[in-house]
Amino acid sequence: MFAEPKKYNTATTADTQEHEADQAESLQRKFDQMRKFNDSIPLKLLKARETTMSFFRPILQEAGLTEQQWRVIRALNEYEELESKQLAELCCILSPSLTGIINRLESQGHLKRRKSTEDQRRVLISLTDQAKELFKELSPRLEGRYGDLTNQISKEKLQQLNELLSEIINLEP
Amino acid sequence: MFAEPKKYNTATTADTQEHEADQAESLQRKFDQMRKFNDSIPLKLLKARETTMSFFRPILQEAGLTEQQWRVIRALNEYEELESKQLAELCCILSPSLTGIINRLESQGHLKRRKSTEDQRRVLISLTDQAKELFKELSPRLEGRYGDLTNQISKEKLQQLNELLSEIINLEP
DNA sequence: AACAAATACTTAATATGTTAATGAGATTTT
DNA sequence: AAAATCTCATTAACATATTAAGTATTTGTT
Repeated sequence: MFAEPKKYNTATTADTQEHEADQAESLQRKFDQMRKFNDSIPLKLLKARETTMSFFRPILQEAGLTEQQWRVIRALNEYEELESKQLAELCCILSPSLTGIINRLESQGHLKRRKSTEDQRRVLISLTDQAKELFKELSPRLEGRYGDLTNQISKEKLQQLNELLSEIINLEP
Repeated sequence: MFAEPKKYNTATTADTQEHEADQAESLQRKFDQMRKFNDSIPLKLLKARETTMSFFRPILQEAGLTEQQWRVIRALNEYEELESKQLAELCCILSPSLTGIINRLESQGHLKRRKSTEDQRRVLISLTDQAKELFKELSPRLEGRYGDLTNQISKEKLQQLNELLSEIINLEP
């Protein structure tokens, strides 16, 4: 990390007047109770994801693929053909982003799009043989790295983590 | 979610020839053992983060701030003055992105930048009074939402999650 | 002191994230 | 059936993510 900073802001400029000592003590107590910047679950989720992705980035970069592009290829390899909307939900990518990702993957010859015959609004997407080959090349290496990652954590903890994340994912604001 | 898709791709076009039944059985077994798309830790971390952020987005959007801008303000409120590099590491934002974020926050009057006197390369960043006021307005509402989030999970699970995430963050690829 | 190497930040180029608006096609309502 | 409504995908506009390259400043070497 980096050297610990020196000063704090207790954000209490509108406090009532007290004796200086009491005020300082009060502010100190308030500060200790305050949730610290690094105690944020969303931030820790972000950092944890960052660490995990660092295991795979080099391989994907070498293959000329982005994280998101690989996520799309991976999903299509499993589900054969998907609507754009399904793909977006599976991959956790918003529709406007997905449109661009699909365009680029299509122009690289990695996937095909066709319109649904029943509902002309829907777009059906599937991998080309070229992309299936690419998947077979990359998948073992990436699975190996996934193993390197998960082997550093006990099976129990890994399952705990999976369950806790599922619980969070299913919360509703 | 959405209706479960129908077909699967077992990605084994290069297999040796077998009796059809045996082959189908073999592929089925292989498929069952295969790690599924949704079993990915990085993806679940992404989705979990997405769920948690949905608690706060409306408030931030109403205030005209992005997630990243709020992260920067929050860090600066706690550490008073930080170098760009420290801010980047704390907030998990890469330097090139941070440059733009700082530019926009500065032009909105939310923060000040000055060059370090000892090391002219370093940029020191701090909040304006305006931003400190903004923080005091938003912070309670956001903390309230944070409470709504964490109250749906037991304290034990919450601590477990924090520990597991810390463990992951400290892994090295 | 002069030079190479390292550091902090910025710029550039491309891809994606995010919200709002649009357009085309299906559904519902009257 | 025509109008209003809804849905899916795309476009638009801006912010951020990512990698590479560039600039200025500092540090290390000789």
